[in-house]
Amino acid sequence: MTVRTRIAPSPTGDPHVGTAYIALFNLCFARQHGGQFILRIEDTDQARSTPESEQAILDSLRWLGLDWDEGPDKGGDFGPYRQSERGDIYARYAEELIEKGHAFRCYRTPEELDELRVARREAGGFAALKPSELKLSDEEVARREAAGMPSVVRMIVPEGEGPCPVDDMLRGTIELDWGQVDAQVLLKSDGMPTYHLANVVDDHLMGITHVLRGEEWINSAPKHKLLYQYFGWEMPALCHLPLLRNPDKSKLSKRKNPTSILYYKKMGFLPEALLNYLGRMGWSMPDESEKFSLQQMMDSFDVQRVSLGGPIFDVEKLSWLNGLWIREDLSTEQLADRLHDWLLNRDNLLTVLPHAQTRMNTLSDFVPLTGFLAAGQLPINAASFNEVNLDDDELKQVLQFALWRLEALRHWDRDEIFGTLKVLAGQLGIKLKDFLAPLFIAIAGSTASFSVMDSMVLLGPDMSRARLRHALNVRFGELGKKQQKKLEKAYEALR
RNA sequence: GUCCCCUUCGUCUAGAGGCCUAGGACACCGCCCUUUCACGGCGGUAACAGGGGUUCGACUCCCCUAGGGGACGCCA
Repeated sequence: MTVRTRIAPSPTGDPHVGTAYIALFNLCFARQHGGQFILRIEDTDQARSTPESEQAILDSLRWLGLDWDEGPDKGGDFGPYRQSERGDIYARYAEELIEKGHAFRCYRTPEELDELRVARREAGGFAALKPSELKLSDEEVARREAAGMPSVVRMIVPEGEGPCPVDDMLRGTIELDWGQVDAQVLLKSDGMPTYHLANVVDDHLMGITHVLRGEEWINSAPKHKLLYQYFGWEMPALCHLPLLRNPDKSKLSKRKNPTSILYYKKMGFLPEALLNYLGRMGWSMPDESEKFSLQQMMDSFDVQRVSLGGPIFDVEKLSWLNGLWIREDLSTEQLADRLHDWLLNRDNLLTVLPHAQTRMNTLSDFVPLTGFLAAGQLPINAASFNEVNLDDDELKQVLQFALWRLEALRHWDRDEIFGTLKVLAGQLGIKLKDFLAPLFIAIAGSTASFSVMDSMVLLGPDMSRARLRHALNVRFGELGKKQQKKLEKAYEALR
């Protein structure tokens, strides 16, 4: 048996806890059956997959204590996609499908596609675009080809409706309908494969027998099944795991919750505890124990014990569990070492000290000066913002709008953060100094601190956002729907 | 809108037809321990979404309804 986890780096490069969650279950499943666990990082979207974002994920998984048999740094082939000398394999497989009559070249423009989709939706029923609708006359194809217009390769799918059964290890047979399966793009106009093609080809080439992936993939299973049929390959067994949720039950997202593994590391969670907690999401030990190590989990893993309801990621329980690990599993000496590695390691000091040194008269100034960087959540309250030179409406806008702007930021660096905030201050017509004051308090707990931009870079995106959210909450409480709407409207009006 | 998945305390879960007066954990509340705060110990509040079947018997099986989530991209 060979099990794989396929990992796509996030656009911002932050390793997502959901990734570790899936990897954990794959690893345990493989071990339950004495199989291989392959880790594969691939993303055919060049914007996401950078050496840095890939490395960040690998480091995070290692930090958590997850290990793999084959993949990055293991000397193995961890994904045909990554083999540049084989970079054209997908084009070849796509070509094979065209020759067999299972795929076709499509010259439709994005505008045409939009129109077709709108028409489809208005017609009601299934929204999937079928090959017949996308096909152009031979003359038109020839014309567009001659004109050098971009094209993609799309797969041919059944035109009508009808049942398409898909087997799931936990859910039994799921009956999907061909009517909802569209003529999926397999090869993009830049020649890169989409997930669907890459996924099927890679899994086959690597001899994958079982795939445990997130529930969000259920609906594309028919496409994958069809591709396996077209190629004449055996399809791996599928298992769709429930999705981690925000407290409001939506799919875990950074807009509503910190999702970066780095954040939890910065918050001072132990890797054992975080992994343990992830293992409790949708799964339980046969004896129902709460605290267990990765080894224990692997030893008693049984995929049938996965429960299907989407679990809410509850930081409070994670905290309790982390405390349990600190109290019960570490000697004082070990705790000292952990703390030292976490806070006082040389790298950390060297990044923080440049900002502190000019402001220090004695060594003892260090902790008060930089304590906010190490603190998880700041002990601020509504009164902390009293000396700010803004009225409540402005204050609310500054905090909320800054949070929204920062959420949209692609690269978390000083210049981008500063640029974004400066533009926002200008749009709001607030002097930069007054604008920044509440951010200082939210981020550092006081206006007397070093640059907020530097602080935010040091804290990282998730921690910075969490602090802004905390500030809003502490000052204004939970905003009602009406207030939220009003704010959103004002925010929209800015541009 | 269409399709799919899901549904046990606020949250994570146990439960594979009688063991269920539904168990454990977090959170919350109370008591004890304690110079304080934690930790720890003891106790408490709190759930089978609703309605129909099947069955001698349903939290467990089937159907319907409702609710939640996901998917409908040249993103994964």
